[in-house]
Amino acid sequence: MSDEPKKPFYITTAIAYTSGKPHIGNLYEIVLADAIARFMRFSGYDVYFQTGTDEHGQKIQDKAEAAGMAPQTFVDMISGEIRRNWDVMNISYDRFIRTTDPDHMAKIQKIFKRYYEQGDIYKGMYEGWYCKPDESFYTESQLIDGKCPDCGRPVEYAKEEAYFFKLSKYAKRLEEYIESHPDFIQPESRKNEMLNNFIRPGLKDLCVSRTSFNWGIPVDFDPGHVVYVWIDALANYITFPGYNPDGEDEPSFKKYWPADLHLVGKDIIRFHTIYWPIMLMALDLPLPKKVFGHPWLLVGGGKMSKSKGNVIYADDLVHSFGLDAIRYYCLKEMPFAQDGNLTYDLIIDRVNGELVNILGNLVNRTMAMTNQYFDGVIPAKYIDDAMDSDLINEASTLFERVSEKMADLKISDSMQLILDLFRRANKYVDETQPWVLAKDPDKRERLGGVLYNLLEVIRISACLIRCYLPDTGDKMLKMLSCSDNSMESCLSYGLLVPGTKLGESEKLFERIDPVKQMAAVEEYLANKPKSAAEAANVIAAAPAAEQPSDNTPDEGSYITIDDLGKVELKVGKIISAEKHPDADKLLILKVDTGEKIRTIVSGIAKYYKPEEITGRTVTVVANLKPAKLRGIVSEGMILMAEHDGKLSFVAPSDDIPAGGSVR
RNA sequence: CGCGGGGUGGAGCAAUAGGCAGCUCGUCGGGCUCAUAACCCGGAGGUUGGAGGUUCGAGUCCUCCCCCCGCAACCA
Repeated sequence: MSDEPKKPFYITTAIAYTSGKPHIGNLYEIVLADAIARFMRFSGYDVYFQTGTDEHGQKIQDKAEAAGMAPQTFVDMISGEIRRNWDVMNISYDRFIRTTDPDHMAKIQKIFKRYYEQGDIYKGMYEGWYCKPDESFYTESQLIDGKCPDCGRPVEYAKEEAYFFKLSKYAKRLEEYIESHPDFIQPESRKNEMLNNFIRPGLKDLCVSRTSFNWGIPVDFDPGHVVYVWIDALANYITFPGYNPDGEDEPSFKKYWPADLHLVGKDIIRFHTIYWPIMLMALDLPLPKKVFGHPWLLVGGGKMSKSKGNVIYADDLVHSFGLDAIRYYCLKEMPFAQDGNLTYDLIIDRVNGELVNILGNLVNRTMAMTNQYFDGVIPAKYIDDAMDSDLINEASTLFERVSEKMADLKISDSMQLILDLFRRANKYVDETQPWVLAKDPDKRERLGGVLYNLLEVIRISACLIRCYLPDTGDKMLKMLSCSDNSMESCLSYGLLVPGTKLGESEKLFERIDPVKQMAAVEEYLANKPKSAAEAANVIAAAPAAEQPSDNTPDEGSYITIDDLGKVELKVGKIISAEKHPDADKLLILKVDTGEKIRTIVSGIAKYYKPEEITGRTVTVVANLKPAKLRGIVSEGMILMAEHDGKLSFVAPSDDIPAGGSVR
């Protein structure tokens, strides 16, 4: 080994918002970062991997209140839960940070003040339509009939004092930086999006303080203001490694900054490639080398959401399928720039088809043959012909080929290379037919050589597999009685020492029976206790949900018979229907409800053509407050039943005339 | 003309700089028995969403059109 100091490599994930328990989509980013961090360490870099939680803001204040907790207690709980989830996934972060850390908060105040003093931040007015009872601002387009879209009460045009960051001042520099650093934004399509949609049209100044809530870092020179999310959250990347706003930076900061890679979801790439670089420019700091906006992990083809009820948690998956199976899935199934998909069926396919059949089976059969033919002792090297050199060549060049893919952040492709080697090795077994060689005493040397080659393939790939599936890689090395897991050992073929006794054989992955496993998953999910953090997710979802779900209602969610009486339902006949001229999803219906002909705008254009619903008998909510939808006033609502994207009218039979009441 | 992503054998995806359209799964047939009903070989299956154009040559470049998916506006 050389005495040169290792090259530093600083990698971050976005920090997780402490509003509830993270789902597998959130975890995917962390696993991705972990694999990169482990690979860079393996490749000889001095890696600093930072992740953590973002803990301020109105939403958290609201949720804490809804949960009946003090905000700090609430974020302590959620942050702990998030960290526990990271740990469940075996994440090798070097530091887990929290934005409620006093040291961080003090630095943010200083940074904020410096911006203000240099004239990058000025005090202005946040303007909009304000609904007093709701304490919320709305834009012109959000208003309904000029009233609050939430509660329907009148709004007033109001201004709130706020500080703004002058982005325009740095826009030109940023544009030049992005153009002269083609690797800065990845994937490249995002780069064009940022330039064309945001930077070139002109950046609007960014609101960086609020007075309407107080769960945040106070602006020390202006009581009543708290720092709004951007500066607080993004600056974690510099405050924690040791940036010092008013003095000498800590050595660790000098070593690691600028960051080599910010790994973030594609939804927040804008903040990391526009606001964050500008904030750094204003501090005279160098910009991060690369920002990668990764795709999303979807569930069943759609985005995970609480209202859809398709949220999947990482710890549940790990419980049902095993840690490395889930890590493998996250890393292997996700393409570089396209959203990936997760279903139980796909997980089972991957595990059985690749981890069990290809990887596990090769290890298993190699171990079994070595045990059977050589009493579990590593036989002597014996290289014979072209058959061998092909395999050996593929194994010896594995690191180099994987490394190329990793440099481009093509994680899935890099793992495919490892899997391909195992496919090649399985083929090698068939080509050489050790069981035939075993029958001929003259071929004993050759038999030993074949097994030696296979064991070497396992050893070399195990070193690399440790970066992605740490437990699995370790198990493989242990079976080989090999303790050297260095990159150097991965580069040279033939390091296993003949005569060494192998370790105990162990199945790396168990085959999953799809039917049995799915039954077990359902049973587990139905019976497991809900953690407090998951409960917070439910609380979080509640204000948005219009109806209690179909669970047995608890006391609080019952309505009284009087409440029901408030809803006036009537039978109506659709007299005419036409498409809304200015909307894709809406139909404009004229509905006879006995007392009058109503105009009802309904969002069913995707499901029904106007002509096919004319004349239908339907159920109408008659006393619903009229609302303007895309410019047309709708007087009421048609009841529909919905399942799996299919709609059906909730309708009385056609012999009930218009105007009939519904009870 | 809102922004963006995408249409490739049954399914999911590849195809660096235009150059024989590949891979995995599934399916059909064969082989093998060391192995977790696994592994190996072979076959069938595609006018690359459509129509034009550039070119010796187009999945790839240009023009127009159709369809799907996110986000946004509009799900009362």
